Amino acid sequence: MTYRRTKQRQGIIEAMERHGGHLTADQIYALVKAGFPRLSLGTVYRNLRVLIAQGAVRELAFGNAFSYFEVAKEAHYHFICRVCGGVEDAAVPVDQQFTALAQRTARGGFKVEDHRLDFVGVCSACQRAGRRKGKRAVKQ
Amino acid sequence: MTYRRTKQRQGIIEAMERHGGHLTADQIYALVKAGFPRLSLGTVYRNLRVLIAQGAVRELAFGNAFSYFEVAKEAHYHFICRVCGGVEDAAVPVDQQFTALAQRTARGGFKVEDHRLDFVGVCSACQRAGRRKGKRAVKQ
DNA sequence: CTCCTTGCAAACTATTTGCAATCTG
DNA sequence: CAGATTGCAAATAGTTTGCAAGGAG
Repeated sequence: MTYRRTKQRQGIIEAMERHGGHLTADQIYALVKAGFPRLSLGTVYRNLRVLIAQGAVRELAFGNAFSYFEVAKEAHYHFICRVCGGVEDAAVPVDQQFTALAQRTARGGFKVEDHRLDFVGVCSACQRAGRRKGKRAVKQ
Repeated sequence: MTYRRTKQRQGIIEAMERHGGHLTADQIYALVKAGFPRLSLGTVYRNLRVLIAQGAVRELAFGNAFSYFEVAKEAHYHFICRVCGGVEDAAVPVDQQFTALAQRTARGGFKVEDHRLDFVGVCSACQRAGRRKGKRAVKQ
């Protein structure tokens, strides 16, 4: 399967790079649709899968019903707000030793390839907004 | 809201404790339905939410479309198979210092309460089964 | 008696997919 | 041209929810 360069796919990466940070599929859809009014959400999802397969994009799936997508750059960890489901990059340095350590302690032949460290808490906006804990995070 | 003790709710925790490990909602449904033929899946989900609110159960949601549920015991990390979506407990010791470290480096007033460390790779069964990578993990 | 809980079925939501038409290399 | 890609709409799949009936305290 040889991937082709289409304007939709191009528009999707550009929008993601221009915006930076973490975006949901339909935030990306909204951004790119500005330039391609006929764009469909299905196309966004299909392209995200392609871009992930190429290693250009990473999917961030936490407890919520939806995923965030980010342009793949250096490895890093994330803060996740358990109230609104929002994501922020963490400044905690990535320690690849973890992957090796886990491999050493792995039983039953599990092959460890990578690790993922998430910090769970409450973002400042949700702290200000008061304690609405327990609510299921929803895409906004 | 005062929670009541119903046989369904009782049956759900008992099934989870008896089985141990990580279970999907409809694995739990199947287990408990053996004793309560009229049980509905909706009741399982509602009770899982209650049990989570009580702190008796933890939800494990990774990249997949579904969640695993486990009885809440000591904190621990997980191995996640990126092929089948399966979960195993990791023997890597939990380091609560991480939460504190993240809090120190947090910008913008994020309140860090906890952390979660997942090791991603391929379980031995999927290694044996050959490379079916790229397939979206599916509940079995 | 109050109101939490259940079963059932319908509703939701994010994501995927079938298909015919349309581009790309 | 072959076949990758698109728009559109319908289909999935896990989970949630409305409602009337039943059960716990």
